[in-house]
Amino acid sequence: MPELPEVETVKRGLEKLIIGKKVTRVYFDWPKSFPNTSTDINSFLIGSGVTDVRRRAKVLIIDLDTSYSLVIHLKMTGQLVYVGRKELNISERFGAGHPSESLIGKLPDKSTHVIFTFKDDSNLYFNDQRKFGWIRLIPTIEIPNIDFFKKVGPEPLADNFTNKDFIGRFRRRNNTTIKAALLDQTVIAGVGNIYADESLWGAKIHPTTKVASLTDAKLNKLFIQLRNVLHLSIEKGGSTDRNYVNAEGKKGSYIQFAQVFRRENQPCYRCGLLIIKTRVAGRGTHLCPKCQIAA
DNA sequence: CACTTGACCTGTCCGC
DNA sequence: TGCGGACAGGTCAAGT
Repeated sequence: MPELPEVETVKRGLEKLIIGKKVTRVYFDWPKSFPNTSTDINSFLIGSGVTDVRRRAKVLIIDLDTSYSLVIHLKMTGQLVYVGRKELNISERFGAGHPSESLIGKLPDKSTHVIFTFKDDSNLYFNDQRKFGWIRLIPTIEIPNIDFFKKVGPEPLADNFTNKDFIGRFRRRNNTTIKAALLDQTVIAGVGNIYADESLWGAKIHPTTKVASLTDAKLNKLFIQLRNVLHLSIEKGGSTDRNYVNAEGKKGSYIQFAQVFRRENQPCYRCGLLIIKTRVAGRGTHLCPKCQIAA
């Protein structure tokens, strides 16, 4: 579920909430959610302090003071929600579900598969309905050697990432469709289905267009639109279609600003024609059939 | 090789 | 209300 803006939002929340906390207990009930359990994870993690929270592509990294890091992928339905002791007291006094948009007071629930408890009795919950997500404990120095990190493309929002870099990376995928190339994490990092559709609408490019048939000027337009969409979504706290919540259990509001995503049968904001939903690169794909001309 | 499809899971929604 | 099937924001492995 979460793409770059959602993971970035979680990262920004967590760095305010858990840096400096010491782990006192670890719970997990689904080995695939916490796959490297051959060593005694519990005893190894107990006493570790959180020193930093980082993001690369759609992956979160929680650095510990033991030279190890927790590497976390939320995949489709993963959530990382922190509940402080004070908030827990509030929910105990006022009942579960307070405040109403928050998961505080409702956790753990049946989708909770890992819980980190800190010294102050606060908890970090890893919830994952579909169980595609995972957490791994690995030496911090080994992170760049993970296959995914060796292959993943550059961060599209990095200051030193230019339109020339962007165009050059897409030219390596000239034979495929622009939507498949956007979703390919080895081309650029962090783009998923929502922001692929949104940026293609912004650049007036049909998702099935072959990369080779796009001019540099058109790719440049896509570069600008993609960065705009990602920035706007981060500002709005990401997109909550169904599952996504931030580190405080709250939803993101980008979906209200979406131009095409989940807007099938509603009028295009540019031309008024109805947005349609099709299938491209194996994914549900939203587009305006008039603005986004097939090449 | 480059590219596409199925698998990993559970929950929800839609049609009968 | 029940049941089957399609589908859901990601990524790999396996297939063409």
